[in-house]
Formats: sequence, structure tokens, C-alpha cells
Amino acid sequence: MNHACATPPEPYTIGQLARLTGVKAVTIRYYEKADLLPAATRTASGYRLYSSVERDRLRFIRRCRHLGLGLDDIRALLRLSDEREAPCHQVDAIIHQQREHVRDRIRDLQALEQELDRLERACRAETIGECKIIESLSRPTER
Amino acid sequence: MNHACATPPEPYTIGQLARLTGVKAVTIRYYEKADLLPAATRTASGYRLYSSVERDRLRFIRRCRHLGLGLDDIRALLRLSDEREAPCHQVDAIIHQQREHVRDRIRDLQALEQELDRLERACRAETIGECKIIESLSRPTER
DNA sequence: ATCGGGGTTATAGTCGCTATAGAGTCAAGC
DNA sequence: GCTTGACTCTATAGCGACTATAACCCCGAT
Repeated sequence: MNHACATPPEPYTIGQLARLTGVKAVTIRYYEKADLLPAATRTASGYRLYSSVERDRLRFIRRCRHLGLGLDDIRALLRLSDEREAPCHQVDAIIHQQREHVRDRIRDLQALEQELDRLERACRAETIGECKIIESLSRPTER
Repeated sequence: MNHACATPPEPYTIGQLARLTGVKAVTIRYYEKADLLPAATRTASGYRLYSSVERDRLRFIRRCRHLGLGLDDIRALLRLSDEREAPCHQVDAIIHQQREHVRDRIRDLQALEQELDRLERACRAETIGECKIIESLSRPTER
């Protein structure tokens, strides 16, 4: 029982870490250069080596990215997450702001969808000369 | 009556065209380099000059951008819009595809919004050490 | 003559990667 | 020991649709 089932032992190479976290090796290196991950320790020949600490940090980053957060926000969250005693309103603020951002974007896209709907239904023509879509896009001024 | 009310006479300088269309001068030059606009005619001293033809073309581009279309699609639409006799199903296809694209994006963002909602409501703590948001983002694995 | 507000070019930066080139490393099989 | 193939390293360029900057030129009004 409890055989480790394809999870490699620490330390991890970059490729193993990539497989463990679902973040590509190139992206991991990119995160290092972008100061989201600390400079990795290296083998004598220069290969990066990682421990479960970096693995967890990377998973944290990946979850934040999945929420649509930018790297700046993620850097802030990582920094904050180390200050266990600090008040967490800055954390709340980042998430709240992102929520508002997403909601705004949804509203914009819904308006867009309607407009595209209207446009798509408008065209019952055969040729471009009669096409209501092109006509609509070419309309003299309207605003 | 019928005084021209701040609409300058043709030909337009790039700045006048920018004001007429709501597209910044730098962007107009960018569109020229990107082959969305033909190379403008020039004054003796090298200033670009535009007519109502380019003004309308630029408005067309702006409307397409407002619909979220990429410059490649817009190039295609511009090319198509000159072929008055051609069938317009390619036009339809571009709009349709964009609609699907937008709908997919909305779905993604709505899922995101829910997740952010949950996260935001989860945090009733005072300090980061107790913060459910950070905790949730740091969770061991979950997938 | 000078000033402000235009215009011109070329180049680099934005964001979050992704792709490419060219080289070095490592374990396994022969 | 040698080769093979998978892996890793660095550095650089590209994506899309602009935006910003620098350094210069032009034009009309004072």
C-alpha cells in the first residue's frame, strides 16, 4: 500500500516540477526571471532543482492565474501570504477588484454578443453588395 | 444655416481625421503600416492627407474593433466589402465565429466570477494567517 | 525671431507567455 | 566507450494591438 505512484522524490528537476504543477518548464523559468519564484538551487552542471516549497508556491501561482490575476497581483499575494499576522484586507481588496474587473468584462461582452447577434440575424442576402452586415459596418455615421 | 459646425473641409490632416473618427493619430499610422489603410498621399513637406474615403474606411475599422474583431478579420472584411457581387457567406462566417468566441469567453468569465464570489465571501478573518482566501489558494492539491 | 501646437520617423515597451536556435548533460543500451 | 534520445541550459525574437519616448521638422500667430 501507499506506493508512491509516479510522484518523483524531491528534489525535482524543472521537467518533473512542470508535470507536478501543470506549468510548463519554459514558464517556470519565466516566473523565476519575473521574480515570482526565487532563483532555484542548481546541480554542479547547472540544472535547476526544486523542493516541495517551490512546488507549492508554483501551484499557488497557477491558481491565481486561473482566476485571471496578473503577475503583479500575484506577486503582492505571495508577499502578503508570508505575513501571517498582518490584516488581510489587502488580500480581500485584490480579489474584490478582480471580481469587479471580471463583472465589468462580462457586461461588455454581453453587450457585444447582442450586437453580434443582431448583425448575424440581419444578413439574409446572397451577395456582399446586399449584405446588411457590411452595410451596417459601413453606415455613414450614427454617432 | 447649415454652417459646417467644426467639421473641417477635406482633405484632412491626420489629427483632424483622428478627431473625426475617434482613432488616435498614432493608431492611424499604425493601421497604415499594418496595411489596413492605404499609404496616404502627402503634402510637399511630408504631412499625410486624407479624404472622406479613408475617413469612412477608418470608421469601418473602428466599428469592427468595437466588435472585438482582430486586425486579420478586419482586413478580410475590408477586402470582401469591395467585392459587391461575391456571395457574403464569408462575411457571415467571420461574424458568426466572433459571436461564438464571445459566447465562450462569457461562459469562462462567468465561471470565474462565481469562483471569485465564493473566495470573496469566504474571508471573514482578521489576519492573513487565518484568511480563507490565502488558505484556499495554498491548499495542498485538490486536483 | 520665437512660440505652441501640429506633424514626421524609428525604436522600445506593454503582458504573459511561446517559439526558436544552438549548446551542454544525463541515463540507458550496445 | 559510444551512441542515442530525452532532458536541460541560455539568449533572443515573436505574438496583438497598440502606447510611449526621443529627436526632429513644419506652420501660423505674435
